[in-house]
Amino acid sequence: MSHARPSVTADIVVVTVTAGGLAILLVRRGRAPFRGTWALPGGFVGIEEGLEAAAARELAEETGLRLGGGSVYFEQLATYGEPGRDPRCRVISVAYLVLVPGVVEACAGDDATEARLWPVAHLPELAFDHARIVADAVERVRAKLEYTDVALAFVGETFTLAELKRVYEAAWGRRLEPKSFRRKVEAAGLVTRVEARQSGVAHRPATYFRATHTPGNRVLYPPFRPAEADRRRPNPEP
Amino acid sequence: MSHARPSVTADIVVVTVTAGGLAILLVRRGRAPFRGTWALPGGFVGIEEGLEAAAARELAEETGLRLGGGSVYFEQLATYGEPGRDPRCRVISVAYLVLVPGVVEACAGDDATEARLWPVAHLPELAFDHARIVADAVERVRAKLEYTDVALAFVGETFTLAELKRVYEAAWGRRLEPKSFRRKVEAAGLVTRVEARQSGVAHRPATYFRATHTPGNRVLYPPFRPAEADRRRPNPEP
DNA sequence: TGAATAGTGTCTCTAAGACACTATAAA
DNA sequence: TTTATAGTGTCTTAGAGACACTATTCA
Repeated sequence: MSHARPSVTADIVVVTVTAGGLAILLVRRGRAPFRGTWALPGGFVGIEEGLEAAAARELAEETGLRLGGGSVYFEQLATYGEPGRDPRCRVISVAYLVLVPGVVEACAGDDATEARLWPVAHLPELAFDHARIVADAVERVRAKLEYTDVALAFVGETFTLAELKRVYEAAWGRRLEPKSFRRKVEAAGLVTRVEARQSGVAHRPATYFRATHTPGNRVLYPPFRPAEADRRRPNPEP
Repeated sequence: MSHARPSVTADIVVVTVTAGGLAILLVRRGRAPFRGTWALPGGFVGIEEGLEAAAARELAEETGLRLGGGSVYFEQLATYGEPGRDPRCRVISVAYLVLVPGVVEACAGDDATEARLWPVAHLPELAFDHARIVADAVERVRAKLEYTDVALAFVGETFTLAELKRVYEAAWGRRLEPKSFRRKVEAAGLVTRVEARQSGVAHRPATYFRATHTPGNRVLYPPFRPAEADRRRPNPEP
């Protein structure tokens, strides 16, 4: 096998939920090409290294984020391989989608001078075709919120139903009915009550729940469905 | 950039619907490794060749199937890159999913001594990790039938609603109610009546329809939902 | 007590399931 | 007329939307 071979990278789209909506973890590139431009964390896959392993390694190296413990939702997004997408040479990038709860603490590492969360509604200019990759990731997350229990990947180990509801509201940019939400979540068996209740709040304390199963792989029947009328305007603020 | 590079291939899972259920186009390998074993059509991506272009080229070379005309549904499935999945060297495969209507006429070409459809319920032993790739493809097709209009990719330009219904029935292995089916398909605006009607059949002739839009990219609200009770037994014959 | 958020009761509406019924062709 | 499949009428049921109502805490 003597043909020329492309380089292969693993890039990671870390998505979290903030009050204003979905947010993505980006790093500022420390070297050419696109030096100083914001980009997805990622880098070359070792010749004997698995794709997921490369993604986890690059993420840790560039942002300090570690995916150990199995509590983080992780899936392959897609592969981007148009000739010319990297000015240096032919590069094929396998992109991964990582969902993390709450605020992530990232610090810049190798090859990156800075790392921070950006709201998807106000992204900076991105290197390579990373804007396309981020758009695909956001679309995938919004879709998966509807027909899987992946929302649970965005909340902590225990949480209130209001917190879980805010995940959907932030991602979809529309309010949900509290009653319908509880009915749905409880009927689907997604959550289990825990003993502890909220305390120290100046209102009726909420019940805490935990996820009944590992989030993300369970398909909802029937799915969550924002009403048809509202689906046509994709992202109004709540 | 002096690091060692993996080889990259594009593999194609061509799926069609037969009376017995979903079927996959496989080729018998003409050379080592796995010579004589059935495998997905596919091959190495050229250093300046797009991934989709490589997939289309390899499919044509090995099976004679051409994807031109834009009438064939085509999407990226996933990328498989575990070290050791190819005994020769590190190979990363980008897999594509292609859906075609009715019976495909395939003939063996380069590197393949034979090409034919296999029902997914009775696949032969497959080379490499192709059994895993086929399983992922079948799961994706079954899922997409529920929440998109991709079923239209499996019927011809004009079709009866009974034909379209049989696509779902073959893929899911369960009967659908004709009344619910018509209601759903018509309300969703997926199909448009055409003038011609069936003729020469020994019963009331069916109305012909055509797809209102290009199949596959339209999301259904609400989705098709086989009743919850029946989803637990994944594949009983109708 | 008032403010604030948690959580419920209950009516309405949409769409799927079930299934008996009618329609239209050829043999 | 019989047989076969196309297609309809309509009752029932599940679950989402709406929204007024009650519950529980702190200040």
